[in-house]
Amino acid sequence: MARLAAYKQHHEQSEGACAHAIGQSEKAERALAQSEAICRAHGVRLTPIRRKVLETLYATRRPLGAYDLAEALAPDGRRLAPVTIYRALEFLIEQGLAHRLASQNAYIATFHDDHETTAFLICEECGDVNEINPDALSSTLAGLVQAEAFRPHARFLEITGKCSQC
Amino acid sequence: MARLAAYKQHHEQSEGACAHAIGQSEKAERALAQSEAICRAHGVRLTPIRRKVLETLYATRRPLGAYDLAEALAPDGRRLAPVTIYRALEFLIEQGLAHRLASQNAYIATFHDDHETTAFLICEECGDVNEINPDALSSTLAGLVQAEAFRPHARFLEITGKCSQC
DNA sequence: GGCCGAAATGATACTTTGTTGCAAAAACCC
DNA sequence: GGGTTTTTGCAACAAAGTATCATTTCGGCC
Ligand SMILES: [Mn+2]
Ligand SMILES: [Mn+2]
Ligand SMILES: [Zn+2]
Ligand SMILES: [Zn+2]
Repeated sequence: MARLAAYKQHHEQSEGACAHAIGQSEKAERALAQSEAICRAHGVRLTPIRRKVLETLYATRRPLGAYDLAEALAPDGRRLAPVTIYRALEFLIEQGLAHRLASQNAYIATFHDDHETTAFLICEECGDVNEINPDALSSTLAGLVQAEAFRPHARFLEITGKCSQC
Repeated sequence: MARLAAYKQHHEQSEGACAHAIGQSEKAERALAQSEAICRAHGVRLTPIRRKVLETLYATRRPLGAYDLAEALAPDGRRLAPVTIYRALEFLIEQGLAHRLASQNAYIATFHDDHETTAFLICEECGDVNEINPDALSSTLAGLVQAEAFRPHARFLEITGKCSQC
């Protein structure tokens, strides 16, 4: 099953129009507004396609593959070509609005912004992803790369396992 | 260019039969001997295919894709099917003899064994990979996942950037 | 408003990476 | 040697990502 379909099914079964869904969608609204602001500040354009991809990532709150996104953005018919999705994702990642989860071949919206080191705890059971940005990890890592005279560019810190619920 | 071909070309040009190549191949010999011991201890078999894959990873000392390995293992003709390579890699990873670099879609031999937390510094310029197993990182990470009541399984800690040489 | 260069999107084909399912062979155990 | 488990072979397939070039849209400028 595609990731998005799997998520929708779970969500309908387990929650329906649950209370916290409203809180979540409000969160997503705020995040989107802030994303607009960030793009304005960076002098780049959050075009309709890019915005829709970001909206979908925020709404789902789970890692989605590029092809999942293509499907999600074309419920009627006429789906976007893969390259279009990849270009939007590249943009969002450059602007710090999304992350690539390399271990999952998937992408997820940024929920805590303005951190140089982000790690993800990925539940293998329920698919939930917990983005953490602890200062302790940042400083530990900074010390290590400095000791090796390594100049870091991108970081992929992903830990799979079971979350507290599972 | 395939990763293995690129590496070979670089290696021939920059070093030829250089002095430390002997030291490296001795290291690889020892690592292989130890791998045999580990498999015996685990009660699993380091079959010829698995051994050849591991040998190639040790000899190259760089991340190689599954298809690079298939090519490397069939210089004459008759290359192994992808699934055969993937099965060997799965085995080696299970036994802790190799790692998957998810951010590179590639695999690399384990050089420091018996560490629960391994991070890789991956140079985007020369392709060199530095495996580090610092206690500081292990304990920082252990604290974080414990705080989230997360039970970790696999860890993908990969940092791309420029190494001290580049 | 019309024009221009730059940025973004569309269309199409293609490459690379990884998987499924089942059959044959080899190793292990007794 | 016979039965079982493990490993490998084979073929087709699916998923993920990229290359190339044409077309459209946008932003600034006159
Ligand atoms: Mn919910
Ligand atoms: Mn050398
Ligand atoms: Zn879970
Ligand atoms: Zn380098």
